[in-house]
Amino acid sequence: MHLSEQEIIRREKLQELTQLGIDAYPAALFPITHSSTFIKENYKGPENAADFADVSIAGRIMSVRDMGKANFCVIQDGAGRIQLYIKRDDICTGEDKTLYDIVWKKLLDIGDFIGIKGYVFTTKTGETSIHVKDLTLLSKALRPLPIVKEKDGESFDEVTDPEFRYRQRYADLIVNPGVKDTFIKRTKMMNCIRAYLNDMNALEVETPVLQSIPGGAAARPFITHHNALDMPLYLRIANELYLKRLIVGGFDFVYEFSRNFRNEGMDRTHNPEFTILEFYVAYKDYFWMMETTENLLEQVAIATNGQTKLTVGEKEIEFKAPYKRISIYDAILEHTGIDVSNMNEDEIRTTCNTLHIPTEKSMGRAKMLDEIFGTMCEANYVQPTFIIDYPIEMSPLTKKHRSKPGLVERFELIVNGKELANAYTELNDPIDQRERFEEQTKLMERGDDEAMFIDQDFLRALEYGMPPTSGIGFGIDRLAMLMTNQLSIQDVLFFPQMRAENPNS
RNA sequence: GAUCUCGUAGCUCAGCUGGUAGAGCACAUCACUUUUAAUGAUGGGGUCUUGGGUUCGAAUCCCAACGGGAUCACCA
Repeated sequence: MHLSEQEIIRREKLQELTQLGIDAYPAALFPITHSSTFIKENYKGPENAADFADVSIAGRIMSVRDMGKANFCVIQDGAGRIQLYIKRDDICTGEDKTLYDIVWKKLLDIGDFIGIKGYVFTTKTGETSIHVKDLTLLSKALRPLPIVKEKDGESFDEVTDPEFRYRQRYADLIVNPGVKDTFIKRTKMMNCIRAYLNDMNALEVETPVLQSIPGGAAARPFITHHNALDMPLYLRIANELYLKRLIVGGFDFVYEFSRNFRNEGMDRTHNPEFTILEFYVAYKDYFWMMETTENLLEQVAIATNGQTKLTVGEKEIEFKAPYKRISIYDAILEHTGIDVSNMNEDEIRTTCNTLHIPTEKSMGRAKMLDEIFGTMCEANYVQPTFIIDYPIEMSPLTKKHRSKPGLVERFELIVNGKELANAYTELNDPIDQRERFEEQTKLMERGDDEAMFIDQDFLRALEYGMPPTSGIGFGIDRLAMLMTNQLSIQDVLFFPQMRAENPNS
């Protein structure tokens, strides 16, 4: 193991601490009375100084300004940062100045955790600080932390290298405080959604991640193997079919934050594992779901950002309900000037050629329409927009439209040019469902490697009868990107997938 | 998977048309008892991602591998 000069020095300091009888990794708890942020927000000077005359806090040393027999340092705890004033003769009241001269000045470093006791005061320059009376080492850092300096809100030498930040997220979180805020917002968002659904008497459930038939979506799965059962298993690509089984079983409103796994390409909006919120509600249809969706999103925007109008990249996005609704045919008409609603497969193939959209023989009518929408229309919908009423072939789990032949009752919610949610009036006719699965099998035989497998157990469940139901899947990572104004999915996942680290680096 | 681009100290970055590697912060030693990108002085620290090639000589030019990013394909 190759150590840098600084790492060697820190290990030597650790030995010296041990020789002084100081445990660099003590087991006992350290009693904490306040957080850094609480002190800074509540200390008012002489008028309430008595309340802060004896505080005890702990955190990581982030910077040190040494003045000789006194110095200032900044520590960071879970809430934020606060400045400490450490004076030699205050932490070493007797003749022995070892604690200050040796332990504090020589043996402690930026990155170490310390616990301190002292009183709060305001410095000459007006910064709320803690005058330290007692100091304890709580944990020694052996690896030097990247140093980010700051003045007037401007950062210097900020660690921006994405590889460093994603591989060593722990270090990224320490030195880039904004990163923590992003993830706190993500959790607030999840909490808001849970509260919203729970208020509607929804039940949060858990369904299998290991599935023998990967259903509910069109995607390439990860395959694994169970040794004792000696059978292949797939990591789930969606939980839809399991939640519907629960609706059959008599739950009227279930939801799950489903970690899904898809063995496909990665880019700034795709990670191999990602989270989708799905919920299913009995006796509802997709109109009800559109209203619920726009109301939920409005609440989420307020819970995470305090307002419904958000800045995402260069754009302003207004999440206040209601949202525009437009059929996929009208969307295509609007952006291409071509009415495809009555075209057959050959005519649509010709249209694709006209629009310079490549097609393959395996692509059916619906797939080509999806391509036209994806390339010509989708990116234009920046404000939340429901695209509704899709052709039946591309929606094998969706109920036929109540009045428009050839279509299904389905919507996708597009925000900032990306699909954020996908919802239907669910297909609950078991005979129709069996036929749709058989259509998928034909597509598979034709070469479509994303077509769905027939799930006989799911059909058996439907045959017991499923109430009319509406369901939705929400891209939680993408929603987090919108709510936190991040352009890459890697910035809303703590540990995004990376290649194995180069052993030479 | 394809194309483009990047990889130099713990961190942020210089390093020109090839001539034995530099700065700031960090680190070490010293000074300084209210500083805040603290300051002043001195010093140490590098397999220039890895492996080949061209050359008298490669961080620099060429090829390949590994890793990151961007674009595309696939998808949410």
